[in-house]
Amino acid sequence: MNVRESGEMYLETIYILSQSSSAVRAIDVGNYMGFSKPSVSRAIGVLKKEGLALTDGQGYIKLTEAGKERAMRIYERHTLLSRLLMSIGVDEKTAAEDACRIEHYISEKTFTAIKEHVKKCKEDQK
Amino acid sequence: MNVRESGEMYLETIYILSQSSSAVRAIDVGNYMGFSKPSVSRAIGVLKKEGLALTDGQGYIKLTEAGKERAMRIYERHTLLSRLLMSIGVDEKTAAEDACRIEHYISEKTFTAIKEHVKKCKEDQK
DNA sequence: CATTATAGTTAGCAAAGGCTAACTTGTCAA
DNA sequence: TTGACAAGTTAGCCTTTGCTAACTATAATG
Repeated sequence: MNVRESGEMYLETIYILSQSSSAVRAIDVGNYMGFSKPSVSRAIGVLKKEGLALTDGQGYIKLTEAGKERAMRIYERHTLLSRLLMSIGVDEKTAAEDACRIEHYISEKTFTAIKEHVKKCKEDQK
Repeated sequence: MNVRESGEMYLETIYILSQSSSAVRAIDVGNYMGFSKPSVSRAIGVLKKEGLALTDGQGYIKLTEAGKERAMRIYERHTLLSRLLMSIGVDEKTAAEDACRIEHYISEKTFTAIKEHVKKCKEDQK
């Protein structure tokens, strides 16, 4: 799997932008991430080579099934890490920022544990 | 500050090895981290240039005050992250592995929150 | 004293992932 | 129709950080 932190961030961004917009272009990804057009262009190329993304003739970017899975996986980590951090008192903005950096590095086991923990926290709130 | 994840890992390793051994050599660092001699040699060179480490004539490596501070900072993050993960049910080995990757990326705010949380956990156990 | 092993350094390669400069291409307005 | 802007691509640079190969220097051994 040749996609690591950087590639995962691109996947996640495409996924997030797809939620609010029907058509995602490279330029949107670049603007969102604060990266230059060539950086995005190459990154998308890698995602395509890895079978994680596609572009139609009009330059609109779509995730493949594999790409979407991977993106959702990261995004779920992001969400849960944010909640975990907030549950111990970190403010929302900081939690999101830190989650964004950490999300690429947690193991499946830790992820599962966090999921359980967050679920429990929610139940306690009821 | 030109020292990032990689440099921090070297600092932390030197710090850890210093705890159990009076004299730390590049080769020890390499063996511990599983890296080649040239990689260590260059990394130590960078740490020296950054004023974080020194070598005496005999090739023994010492951290400067700044280096020690930075190393302890990382090490503390490592310890606390491990504890946080264990407190939500992650096994010790996985917690240590994940902490090792995450420790470079958490903000001061999150660190403080984790510190508070872990302290509270300890008190609850009494 | 010569050989060998150990430690460190130097040179240079490779991959990842950012960048700028400059080109292409397509659309739209004067 | 042409000129300009916006989007994408290509070429190529830079840094980080791993690596191997090969050198040096020192220490231990026969």
